[in-house]
Amino acid sequence: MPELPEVETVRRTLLEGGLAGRTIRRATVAHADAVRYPSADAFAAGLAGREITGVGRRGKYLLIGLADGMVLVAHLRMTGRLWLSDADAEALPHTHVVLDLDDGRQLRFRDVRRFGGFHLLADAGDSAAPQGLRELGPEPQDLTARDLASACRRHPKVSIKGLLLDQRAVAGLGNIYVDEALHRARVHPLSTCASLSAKARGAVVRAVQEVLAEALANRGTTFLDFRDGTGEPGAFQEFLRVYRREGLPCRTCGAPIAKLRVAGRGTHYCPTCQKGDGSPSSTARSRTTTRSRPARTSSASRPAR
DNA sequence: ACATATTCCTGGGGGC
DNA sequence: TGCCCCCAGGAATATG
Repeated sequence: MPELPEVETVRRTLLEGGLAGRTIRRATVAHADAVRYPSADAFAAGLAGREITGVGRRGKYLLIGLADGMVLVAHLRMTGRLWLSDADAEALPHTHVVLDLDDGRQLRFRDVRRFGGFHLLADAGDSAAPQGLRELGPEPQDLTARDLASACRRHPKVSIKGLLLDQRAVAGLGNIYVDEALHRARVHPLSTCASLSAKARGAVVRAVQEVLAEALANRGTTFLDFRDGTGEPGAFQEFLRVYRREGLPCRTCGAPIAKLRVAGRGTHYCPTCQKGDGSPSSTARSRTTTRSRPARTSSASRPAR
């Protein structure tokens, strides 16, 4: 599931692969649904002959800069992949868009579930930009405790998990990193925003920033689908503390990780570490057998099963 | 207006 | 072994 660290890894690997400076010779749309704006024909016509000037990112959106200020917006959603391929590489099924480049390579877009897709915009301010992009909240690295307090005041009854998943509150988080951040912050995913203390909000902001930085250092999380701009998987799945670990021991306290449904999403948490609703009494009481933590450089924790 | 549920889509896994 | 059903979830849309 490409979230911020995965999309940023794609961005970096596309740049490292030399995408910037290439000219698109031709765009082929095999499945018109993948082009959300404009029509598939106008999309192909608009890209043909145009130079790629850079690759940026906002939240989970990739922003491929083009000559004359045009922007190719890509969203990978669940299963989308965007990568640089040799033109003679095997054509994988579910490849919906192929851009032929002037160096003989191709930028390919593949998406089994077809949730992902492209918008081709005349410029960064084009009102045809996807609504989600126009309404995006701050980047997590810019998120402040003040921002989170303000969002919590606006949505007092929403669960903290629901708020963190809302791209208008903070950009780039998805199901994996919300669960991971709340475990690190020792906050129960069902806690309402109004119930969180200032201390808990601060812990959430720090945990979000920490987990995203570590995931990025590990080139993202791959279960099945995620691949970077060169086709390589990430490694952060080795370091997840709760996501998809139902029944396995908590890496902090040993209690079995539990799963429930919050904000419509499968939600993993430690019932022992995350009793807290953020109030000082509950965070104090949830302190347990905190063993010596693994040395935590920014790039690795400890791979464990 | 706000909060939650449904929808889209397909492959994989569980149950029988 | 095979088939059916359900599950996974980001963001748009529908419903309460």
